[in-house]
Amino acid sequence: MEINELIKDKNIKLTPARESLLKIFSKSGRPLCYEDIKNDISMDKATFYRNIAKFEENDILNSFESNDKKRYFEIHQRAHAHFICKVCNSIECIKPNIDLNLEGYFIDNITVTGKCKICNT
Amino acid sequence: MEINELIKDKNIKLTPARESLLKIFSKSGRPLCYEDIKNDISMDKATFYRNIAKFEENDILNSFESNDKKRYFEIHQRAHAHFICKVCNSIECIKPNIDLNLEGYFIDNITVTGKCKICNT
DNA sequence: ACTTAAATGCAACTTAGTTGCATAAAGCTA
DNA sequence: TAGCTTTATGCAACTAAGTTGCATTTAAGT
Repeated sequence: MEINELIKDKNIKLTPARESLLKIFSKSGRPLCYEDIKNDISMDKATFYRNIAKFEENDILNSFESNDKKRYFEIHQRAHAHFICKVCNSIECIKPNIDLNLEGYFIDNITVTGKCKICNT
Repeated sequence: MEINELIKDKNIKLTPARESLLKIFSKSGRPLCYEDIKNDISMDKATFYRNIAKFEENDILNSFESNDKKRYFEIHQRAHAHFICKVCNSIECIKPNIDLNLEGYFIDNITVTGKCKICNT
């Protein structure tokens, strides 16, 4: 995904720090937490979280809490779910057919926890 | 639900502290975190979490991470999902029809985050 | 260039949950 | 019941992801 595409029409300055974050997230096929990318970025932890917050406010990223007490972020895309393994803490994207029966609610994330294929055997 | 029912055949001593926890959880219609019940119990925080861990090992309770960085616990029952509002952090139990298409996986919790009926208006 | 607003780095802080250790309670064997 | 072993508990110190205050830097608008 193009970086410019992501921030166009948004009230966000594209600083070098922010550009590096968007590049990393747009290239990644899976949600990432601070821990995952801290070695690939030069900005401070506080800057990371503040920029992430800005991205979230502008619906560029969305996030969810994993089972390991860490928050994971990914480029906001069409609704899909995540499977989180409680044993190895791996995260997979899944595309479930869901009839949630939740009229009046706004859904932005679905998380399924349990044991992944590998840990379940 | 009967307390004795919950721990029978389990390798768990029913101490007064544990009994008070099981009573609270079995009476509650919703998942609870430490914060929710700390005023209703006399045991130390460490004891709470150690007992909870024991209950989880024995499939008496299960737990999930909410959006507010707190872990919520409830009596282990037949699979159902939770809706967590990212605005007011309320938690509701829901019974979705889900076709997750996850053969080989073991599912123990489904969490849906978003905006609840009230916060979405 | 000058003024104003936004972005960053650093250090200190917050807080849910964990761990070490000493004490207390319960279980087991004789 | 006494003596030994295991398990449970309380207290205090610790852990770690994420947040906040503040001073400094960078960028934007006129």
